[in-house]
Amino acid sequence: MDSTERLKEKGIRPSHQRIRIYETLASTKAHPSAEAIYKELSEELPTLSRTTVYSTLDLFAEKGLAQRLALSGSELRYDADISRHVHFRCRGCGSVSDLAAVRAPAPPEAQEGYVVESSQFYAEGLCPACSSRLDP
Amino acid sequence: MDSTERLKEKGIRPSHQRIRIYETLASTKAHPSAEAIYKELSEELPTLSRTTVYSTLDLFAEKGLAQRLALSGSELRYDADISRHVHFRCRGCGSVSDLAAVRAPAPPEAQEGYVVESSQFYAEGLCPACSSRLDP
DNA sequence: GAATATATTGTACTTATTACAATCCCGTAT
DNA sequence: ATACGGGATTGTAATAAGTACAATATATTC
Ligand SMILES: [Mn+2]
Ligand SMILES: [Mn+2]
Ligand SMILES: [Zn+2]
Ligand SMILES: [Zn+2]
Repeated sequence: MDSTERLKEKGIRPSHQRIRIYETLASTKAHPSAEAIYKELSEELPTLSRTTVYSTLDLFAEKGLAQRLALSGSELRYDADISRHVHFRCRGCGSVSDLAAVRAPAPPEAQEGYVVESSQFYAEGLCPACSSRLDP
Repeated sequence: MDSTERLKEKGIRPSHQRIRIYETLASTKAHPSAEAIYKELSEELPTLSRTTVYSTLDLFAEKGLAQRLALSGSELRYDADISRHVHFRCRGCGSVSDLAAVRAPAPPEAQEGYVVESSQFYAEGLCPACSSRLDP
C-alpha cells in the first residue's frame, strides 16, 4: 500500500508535504527528530517550513501513523514502525536504534482510575561503535 | 541514615544546598523537575541559583543517588527512589506517579556490542483525577 | 592563616518547540 | 470555469528547558 493510502486510512489529508514527510520517516531506521526530517527534505522542498514538519509529525503521532519517542536527550524522535518494540539510545553519539532481540513488555494493566494510553520501554548506554571507541 | 551520610556514601560533598536539594527530592512522590525544586527551595534559600539545582540533580543522577526520568513532556523529572519501578505520566495535568502494582521489566540483555547502562519503562494516559474530569 | 580546590552564583546563550497571523492551496458548489 | 471556504503551509516571533562560562564564595589542605 502506498503512502497516500496509509495517510487516508488514518484520516489524514494526503498533502504533498505530508506524503514526503511520511515517506522520509518510513524509509529510515534512524528514528529521526523533526529537525532531521526538515534538513533531509529541505533540498527537495526548499519552501518547506519547520512548523509544517513539527505539526505533521505531531499529527502522525496523534492519529497513530507514527510513534513519538521521548528518550533521554533533548529532542523527540519519531518512528514509522508502530509495532511494540524496544529502543536504545547511545549517550555517546545520540543515535537511537531498535533492540530487536528484546521482547517488549505489554502495556501495564490500568490501575484503579488510571487510563493507560501508551507505554514505552527503552534502554540507554553505548552503541557498538561508541563502546569500542570509548571503552577499551 | 540521614541525608548527609547518603551523600557522603556516594562520594558527594554534602554542602548545605546539596543536602536541602536532596531532602526536598526525597520528601516528595511528585517526581519534581529542576524548576519545581528550585521554586520549592527559593523561599528558604533566597540566593539559591537555578544553575546549582540543575548541576546538583545532574550530579545525583551520575552518582546513582537519584534517577533521572525522561518521559514525554518537555522537562526532565527526578526521583530519589532509585529502585526499579514503573512510572506514569498524565497528559492532562502533567503529573508523574509510580505504578506500584506493575512489575518493572529487567534491564534488557546487552546485544552484541551494546553496553546497556540503564533502562526505563513508563506509561502515559490520564490519571484518576483527569480521567474523571475529562472522560465522562 | 595562606594556598588550593571545589561549589555556588548570575548572566548570557543555545536549542527544541510552540503561538500566531498571513497566505496558499484544493475540493466543492455555483 | 469561477468563486468560495476551510484546512494546510509558511515565516516570524516568542517560550521554555537546559548549558556555558567567568566571577565570587566557601571549604580543605598545608
Ligand atoms: Mn523503532
Ligand atoms: Mn518513582
Ligand atoms: Zn554511539
Ligand atoms: Zn492528571
